[in-house]
Amino acid sequence: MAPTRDRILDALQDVLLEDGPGGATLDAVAERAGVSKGGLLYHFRSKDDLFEGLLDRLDAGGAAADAQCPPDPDGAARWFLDGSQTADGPEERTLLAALRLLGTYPPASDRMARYLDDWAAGLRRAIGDPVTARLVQLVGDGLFLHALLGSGDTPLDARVKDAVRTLLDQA
Amino acid sequence: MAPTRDRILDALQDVLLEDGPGGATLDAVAERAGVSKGGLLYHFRSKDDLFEGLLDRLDAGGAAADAQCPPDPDGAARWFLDGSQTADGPEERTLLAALRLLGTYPPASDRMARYLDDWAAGLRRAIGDPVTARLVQLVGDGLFLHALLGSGDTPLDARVKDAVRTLLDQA
DNA sequence: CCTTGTGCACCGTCCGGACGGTCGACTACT
DNA sequence: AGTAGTCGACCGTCCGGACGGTGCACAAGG
Repeated sequence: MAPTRDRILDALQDVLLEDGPGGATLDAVAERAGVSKGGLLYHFRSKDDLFEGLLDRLDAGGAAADAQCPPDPDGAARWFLDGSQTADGPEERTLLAALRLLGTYPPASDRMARYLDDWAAGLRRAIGDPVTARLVQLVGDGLFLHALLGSGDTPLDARVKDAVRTLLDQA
Repeated sequence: MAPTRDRILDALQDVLLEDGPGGATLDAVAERAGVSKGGLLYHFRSKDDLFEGLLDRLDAGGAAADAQCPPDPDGAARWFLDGSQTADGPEERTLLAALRLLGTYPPASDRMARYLDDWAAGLRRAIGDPVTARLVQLVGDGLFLHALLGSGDTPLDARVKDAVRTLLDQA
């Protein structure tokens, strides 16, 4: 079995994704993690401390993502654009959960902004022109926003991604 | 004095923006609006009903925004891209407040997605090629996401906007 | 002209329940 | 024996919502 601390963070993510920040009570998280409330509060001294733990996990994911970015422009763009929409895998799950903290836990905004910037670091490295790199990032972030609101991948978006990548050849 | 119902919705926005969804209690909203809790519940039968009222106000703003979109491609793009970042004015205030409902009040996701789509309707009308129109929309939504997280307008983003608009001439 | 009635807008209090957090006791490993 | 980890009962607080009541506007009837 995974360490208790990780199980609690997993449980927090689950609850955040299913019930939103309102449902993320200490009781709910503890029950989900198979731990009593006292046990939870042993690992995280307060609710804010628990949120901080989730944001720390996010930072780790951002750094790991950056390391995976292909070094060539086209590969980097493809990697970034596709990654902006997927909601599968443990890291994306952490991200989506952290998003739910935005209005609730004030420090979340800054941490999220830094996370988006970490993701785009590889893009800036692979693409010479900073304006083009930023454009690719913004398109990706736009896709991400739509994915956030629940709209899945559309055929039109696939064509947009192709269009963006042909743009890279001209730059 | 503005109608009580509107004053209550204004108060809800204020509280949502200042304290997040957690602070948006019936008591807090009522006090802010200069109304007793009973008075508030006379106009909105439940907390969910109150949230619904805010989302309705958002829809009205979306329809109004669409009507203001210039008919020519360059004007439309400029209008959309600049509008994605501003956080001033009563309509943007409503939008930012509604965003705070995302994880808290489940129906908010769908309503927000529809709102984004309403905004882009004018873009699709003004720009012939649907792929290009969608690209402009995604860049705008990306800018919007960053504005949401608190990062202001950067010089780099201004150059990206110029680049997007020169793209329109080629299409 | 006045009074009786009707309904809308609003008020203030109360209550059941849930929430965050504390505490002392228990267990298992070292 | 000591310590890290876990438990579950408990406390004070706050929230959403229900409820009974108040006052005003306005219209009908005498």
